[in-house]
Amino acid sequence: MQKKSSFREIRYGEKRKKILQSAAKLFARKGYEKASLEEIAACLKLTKASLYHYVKSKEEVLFLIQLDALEEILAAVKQVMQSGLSPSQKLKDIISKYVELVTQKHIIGALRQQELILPKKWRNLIIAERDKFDNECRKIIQEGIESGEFKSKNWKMSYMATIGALNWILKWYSPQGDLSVEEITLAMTDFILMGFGVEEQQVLAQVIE
Amino acid sequence: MQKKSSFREIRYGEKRKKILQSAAKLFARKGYEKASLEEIAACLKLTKASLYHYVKSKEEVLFLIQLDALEEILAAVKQVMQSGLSPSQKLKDIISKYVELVTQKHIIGALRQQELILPKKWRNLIIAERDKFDNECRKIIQEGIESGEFKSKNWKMSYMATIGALNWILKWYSPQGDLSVEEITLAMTDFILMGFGVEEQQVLAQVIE
Amino acid sequence: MQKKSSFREIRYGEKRKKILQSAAKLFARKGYEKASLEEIAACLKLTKASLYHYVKSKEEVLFLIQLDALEEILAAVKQVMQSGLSPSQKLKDIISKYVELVTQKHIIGALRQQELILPKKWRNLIIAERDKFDNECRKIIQEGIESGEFKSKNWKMSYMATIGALNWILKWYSPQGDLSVEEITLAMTDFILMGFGVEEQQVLAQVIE
Amino acid sequence: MQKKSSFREIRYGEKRKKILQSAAKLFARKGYEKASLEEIAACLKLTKASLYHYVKSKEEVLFLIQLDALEEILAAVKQVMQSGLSPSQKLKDIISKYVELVTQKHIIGALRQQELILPKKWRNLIIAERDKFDNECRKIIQEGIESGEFKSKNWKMSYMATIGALNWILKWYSPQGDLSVEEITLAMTDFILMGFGVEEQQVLAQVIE
DNA sequence: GATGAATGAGGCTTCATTCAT
DNA sequence: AATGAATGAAGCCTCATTCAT
Repeated sequence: MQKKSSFREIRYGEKRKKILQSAAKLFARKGYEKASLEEIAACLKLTKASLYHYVKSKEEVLFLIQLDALEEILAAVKQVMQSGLSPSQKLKDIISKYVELVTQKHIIGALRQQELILPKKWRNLIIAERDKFDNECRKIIQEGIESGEFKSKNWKMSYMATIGALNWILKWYSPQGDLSVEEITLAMTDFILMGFGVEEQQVLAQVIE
Repeated sequence: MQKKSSFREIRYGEKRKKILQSAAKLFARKGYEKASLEEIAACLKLTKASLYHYVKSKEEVLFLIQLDALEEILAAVKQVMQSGLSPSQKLKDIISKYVELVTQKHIIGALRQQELILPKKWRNLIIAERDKFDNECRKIIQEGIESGEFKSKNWKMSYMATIGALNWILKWYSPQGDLSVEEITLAMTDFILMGFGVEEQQVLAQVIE
Repeated sequence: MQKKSSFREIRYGEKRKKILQSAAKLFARKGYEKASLEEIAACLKLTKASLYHYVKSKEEVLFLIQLDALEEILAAVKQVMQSGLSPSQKLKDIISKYVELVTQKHIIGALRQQELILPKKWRNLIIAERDKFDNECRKIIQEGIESGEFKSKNWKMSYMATIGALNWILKWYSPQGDLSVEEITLAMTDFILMGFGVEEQQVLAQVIE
Repeated sequence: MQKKSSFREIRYGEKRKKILQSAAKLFARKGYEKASLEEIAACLKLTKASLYHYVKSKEEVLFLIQLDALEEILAAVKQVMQSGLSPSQKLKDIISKYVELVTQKHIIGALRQQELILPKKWRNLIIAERDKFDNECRKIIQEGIESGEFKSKNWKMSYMATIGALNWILKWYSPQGDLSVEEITLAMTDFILMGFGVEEQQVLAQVIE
């Protein structure tokens, strides 16, 4: 009985995850507003109404997706921060994880939407988590500037450009396309680190992941 | 009577422009789906119904905004192409115009949405114009690579990163913010040209616009 | 095995009763429409689906509650009718029982809803039972009028006023409030009997219950 | 143009009033929950969606109905309070108005629902107005007790009984029924004043309205 | 030119109910 | 006996759009 119960919980959790994944994909492709619950449900051969077993509202779906993405990227960031690697290598690792999230889980992109329609309690939580991420990134960048590795004159804008370049991937990436995730990661890393003024040999010095 | 008529057409045209501007701003802020005609009308102290004097449908508004933006950027590109400037300077000029469009007219951002909800005839036209823009940019980049000015190993991805960085401005820029358009332009140019591997002295060699 | 079975039937019956009680309370507090089966189930630490072991439908719950209440009040009426007491005392006893039902079992109130959403077979049965109750009350009142104890000029309206006053208790009574059931019973009896024109000394002559 | 405009405003207001009336009737007959906007709209040969020209939400409809009723009854109360009549006559006048409101406008009944589902800002306003009404009534009753005209031993409960008797009219009154509003008013007044212990001759001394 | 009125389509959400386990 | 899953029906609400004035 316990087994059965825990088995169910797993399946429950798994279906929930699948719903969030499908939703994330649709939100990415069509935008939150245009993506209908009907469509999300259809992806899983469910009825609109059935979604409500797993999820309380469309807004909650958005919230959970965003939270999930943030937790995953923050976990990666945490690990990177403890790695003792050079700033440029740290940045590379984060870019790598970020690209993976955007291309595999179809998320993050929605994070910076000025609109963030979530109710306050959720919005604040999301924004707080996002700020954590931004702060860690800022630390890395400043560390890089202090060590002379980065030469950016306006690190804030460089950071915004980076985030834009990475989030925008969501808009054009297609798994069926001719660009592999590795290629994208490599090229993005290249472009961004060069944008930060990192010398090329440093960029090429280490293989990613 | 003719005079009156033409006078009206002019005013008609001006109001139409204002509608498109307001709509562009709202589309940028809230997204196409979430921005309602009612809201757009309210910006101009009009009623929802009155909009239909100037515009055939919400979709047409989106189409006109995108077309307008594309025409403006293409005009700038055309001029740049005939300027005889160096590739990096050409790119700088285009970035400059692009930033201006994004910040002043709140557009372009919507351009790369994979979703492009427009009916086919319009969608194709938009895509065709966009392709023109992409092609001109590609020419500049390749010219830069051939001349040794640019060192990008994957120019396509660099271009996508550039477009992402620039379009993303729409998501965070606020006229009330503490960043002037000039600062943004300068920093973005910096970051992107460095991303393309242009030597710093070249970047600083010329003043923008 | 038979024993077990009958044991189960008893428990079954008990649980069923508890369900009806919880439902009655919720129906009284939130109204039939607004009270959801989920909520009723939660009161008993059950799942929505589990209710269907004990009950065929939400409508049946309503029906059973009403029927139960009617049976209980009718039983009291029957006893009163055989008591040989004076009309005013009879009325007092019925009021007393009625208040008890309304405050303790949260019912009756729903009885006079013109809407009576029940399917016909049930509705008719409920109405028939209710008519029985009304008839017995009418007899008491007429008896009182004939004996000169009651002085009401329009006994029908007086009866409607009485029913209204009593049913309305459901809307404001709270077990946590500062009014005890006894106080309510006493005051209501007072008001109603005086409304029927019963002389005060007669009202005070006997202690209730 | 001004005429046209004001003409329209009147019609607008009139349609709005009609909507509120229809809604009030339906709310009274079926309850707030069960009465659907579709039905309300159908009464006026409108579509569900059309209602939203005149009204912001179903809740607002409920709010407006309640507010309207309260304002009307409060206006009557105000006039009564300045009349200098005897307490019993004051009470009679209020009952008269109350019955009129319940039978003609199908309201008030919803007022004491413990459920009051309205959002806080509205609920508080309604409750505040209702308290005003209750307070004025209390004054009258206490005045009557002090002058010896009323003999109620528990005036609060008598008041609750009165309100119950009057509100309950909503549940059984039908314009097609064989009871005229005048009859109801007369009988209710009779019953209630007698309930308050007012001597019969006093009750009969004055004609209502 | 402008707008109040009206509407159809579609979206989110709730809920009573059924069924397999 | 109990429940997780699934669903159809129905309700509220929004919105782009049309039309008569």
